Amino acid sequence: MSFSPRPRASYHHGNLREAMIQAALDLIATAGPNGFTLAEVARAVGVSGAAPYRHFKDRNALVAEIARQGFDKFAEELFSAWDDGRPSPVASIEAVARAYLGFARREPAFYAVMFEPGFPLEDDATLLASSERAFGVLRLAADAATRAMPARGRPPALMVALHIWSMAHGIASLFIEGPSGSHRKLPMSPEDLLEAGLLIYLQSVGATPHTP
Amino acid sequence: MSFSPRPRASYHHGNLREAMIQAALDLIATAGPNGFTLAEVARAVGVSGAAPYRHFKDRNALVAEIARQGFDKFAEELFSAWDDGRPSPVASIEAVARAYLGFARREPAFYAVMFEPGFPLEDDATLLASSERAFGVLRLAADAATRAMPARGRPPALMVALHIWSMAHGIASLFIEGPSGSHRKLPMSPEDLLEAGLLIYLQSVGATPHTP
DNA sequence: TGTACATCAGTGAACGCGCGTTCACTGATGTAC
DNA sequence: TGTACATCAGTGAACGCGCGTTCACTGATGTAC
Repeated sequence: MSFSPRPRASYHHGNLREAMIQAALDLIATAGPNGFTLAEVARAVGVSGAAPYRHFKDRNALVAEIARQGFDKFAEELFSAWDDGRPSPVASIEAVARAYLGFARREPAFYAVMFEPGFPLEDDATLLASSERAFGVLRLAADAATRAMPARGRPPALMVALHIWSMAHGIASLFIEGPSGSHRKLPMSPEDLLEAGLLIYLQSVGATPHTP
Repeated sequence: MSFSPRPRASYHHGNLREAMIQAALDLIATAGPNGFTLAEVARAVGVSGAAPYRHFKDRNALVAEIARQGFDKFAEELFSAWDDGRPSPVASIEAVARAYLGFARREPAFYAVMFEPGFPLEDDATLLASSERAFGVLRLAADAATRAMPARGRPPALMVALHIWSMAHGIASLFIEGPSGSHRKLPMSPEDLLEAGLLIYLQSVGATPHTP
């Protein structure tokens, strides 16, 4: 879905910043976070090669902005799926898990930039905050689930959140088609695989789908 | 750890093919699978820019060869850790899991090329076979573990293998430092996180660490 | 409402650069006899 | 053991290319009065 670079009516683009992000996402979706150039983006949007520098310091700044927007969107979708723990902690976790894979499937370009940016994102503070917000939803879900567990042998909620994240991310990056190539064939849907894995895992610590 | 390109004694390099792979791995370790150029590799090895083409059809062929070698090494290490299911299925799975993370830690460049090659590896048959051999070890381990489980509610061995793989890969790619940037901080070691996760998971289906 | 002017968001040409790949070549190596 | 010769594994120069970035510039927009 690249933009046809037909001439703009006006001298000013009007929305170049967002248009560049969109065009970059389109390119990333097929070639990965390192597989696009600023020049391509400019061409796709129908603008000269120098125009991008009005909006982004350099190429990395564009990538970082995409990652930030991606994490924000991601956090929103997870939070909405969480639905405050309704109808039950375990059911909500399953819903969050489905939302996790749904995002990776619907937005492979965002997902790739977020998790394989090609350069360290850690120094960007607002980006880190967005990323933490996404993980925060998993924390919420794990908190609720562990609270419902029998106290004996109950694992720390943080650890449960990390296990959920790891399995979800593992399944997304191994089995959902992304720009990094080489996703594996599966005899079931990634969603079913993750749901089954989480159910087995959560049952072990005493949280059953039927515990309200 | 780049090679100093001091002049060779002989006109012939003698071992250019392997030396290129080594140099490429060094570059990949810091910049990722897309972060190196054939020209850099040639320079690092102290050879002209045209020499690589005696050994590899093009850049992708070099990357594919690295992935193949990586999967072979990976499969060997996993298989050796598996140790034919001794002393117990669960203990062996934990050993395989440690070996999995150990590989990702010791060989981040191999790991990155294997799982984020930047272009699809699927068409290379021998590479696919090497990759299948690595997964085969997880299959073995899951088979043994499920055989030891009570028949009621026993999940398919293939699914168990996929769950183990997913969690291991998720932890490796989220929490072990790799060239793709942005690995997260953890309040415990990745090894401990994975061990705990697998124990919880395996207990649920009736395989305890103490079942021989 | 009209106008002067500051600011903004583009242009297009230019730069230096390094890349992947090819080509005809040549020095080193291995082998047949 | 020596030699002629085929093959192999390099060289180095050249190619066309597209990239990221900069620069002085200019047309469009917004605002103060």
